[in-house]
Amino acid sequence: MTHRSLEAGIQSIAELSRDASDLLICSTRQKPLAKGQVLLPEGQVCKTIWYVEKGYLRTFYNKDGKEINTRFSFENEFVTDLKSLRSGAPSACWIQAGEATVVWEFAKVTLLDLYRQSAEIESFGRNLLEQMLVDQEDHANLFRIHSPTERYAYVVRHFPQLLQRVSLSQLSSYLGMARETVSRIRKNR
Amino acid sequence: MTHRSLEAGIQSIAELSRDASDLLICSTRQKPLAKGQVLLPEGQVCKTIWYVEKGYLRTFYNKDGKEINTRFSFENEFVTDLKSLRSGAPSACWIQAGEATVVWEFAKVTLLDLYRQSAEIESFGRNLLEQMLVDQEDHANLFRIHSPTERYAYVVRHFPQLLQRVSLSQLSSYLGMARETVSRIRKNR
DNA sequence: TTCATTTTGTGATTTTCGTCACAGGTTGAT
DNA sequence: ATCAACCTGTGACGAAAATCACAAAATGAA
Repeated sequence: MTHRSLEAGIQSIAELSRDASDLLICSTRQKPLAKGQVLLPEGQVCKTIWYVEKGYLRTFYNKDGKEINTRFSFENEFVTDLKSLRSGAPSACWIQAGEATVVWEFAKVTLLDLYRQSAEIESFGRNLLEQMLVDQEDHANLFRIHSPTERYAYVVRHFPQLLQRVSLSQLSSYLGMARETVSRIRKNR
Repeated sequence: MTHRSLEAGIQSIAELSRDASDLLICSTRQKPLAKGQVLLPEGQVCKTIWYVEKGYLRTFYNKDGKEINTRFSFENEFVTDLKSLRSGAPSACWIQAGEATVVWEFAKVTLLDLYRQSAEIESFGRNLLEQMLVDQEDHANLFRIHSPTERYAYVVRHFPQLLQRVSLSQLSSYLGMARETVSRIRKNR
């Protein structure tokens, strides 16, 4: 078990000194997940940020018994339920492994400590949030600006791996349309 | 011209010492805006974060000649185009005063300096981003989880001032539907 | 006040997409 | 290899919302 992937992931967010990088890395634990294993169930308070080393995590909401996927987090991405993490309120979403997956866990309490200890790590936290916010805005704008057909085209162009690794049924709710509609859009290309 | 509103706005994001608060406040300039005045045009690189003291700012995208509003930032809110601010790429959106408005400007370069000078201010930056991200996710989930009628009800319940201060036509694109649809939904309540 | 401009309401029609139903494929476990 | 469970494609149909057209109402400027 090495830290190479994690280290690279951290450095891609902010360039840290060896000391700061070590501090961060020593505060995590690696965790293997079986496909389908739940990291955060709805109703539970989120206390963790996860880094995906291998596999992917799926974030979804339950609306009238139907699952609505809002995020797929692949290798080298960080993910959490920030609303719950920040406020301590019960999570409104689920986070679950979509494949056999390996994650690194960052506990909120530990991170807050590190922020106080190290300006570099606080800066890392800020940079991570900036990137998450930009990603989030991009995905939100998909819905606000683009039609279903354009949304599908956007994924084909910018996130082709989504089509490889996620089933069409799961993709459909991520794109805000019915499974059948994705199937028909896909045909007409 | 006092700093009272700005100070309160800053403290609502993170509790800062008098020194840190003064550092931040001294780095800003107040700017009055006429209704319709543009702060950031599409294509320009965003170099500023704005705090709204009075009035509101409207963020919108131009899609095939039609304006699509993605945000209304009222009193005591911070706003920017983070994607452009962060990357230095030209902005894809416009930011414009929706009423006669007073804002405080934070220049990116100055902020980056302050982050290096003061861990407290870096922490303020991180907290501001956290709040922006939570707000952003909430609005994104509006589209992913709720139908047009539910989206309208959500605004009535959670952001009633939007209905008071923004025209129905402007609201409609914010809610992702046609003007006529908002009008009909409003009637049936 | 008056008049032009903008905003809103409403009906008729069309389009898009969701829902339902079912057949054919694929996958994975035993 | 076999079978069950799941996934995808496709047609028929209906519901929801967009578009178009225009009237009524509100707003703002001179």
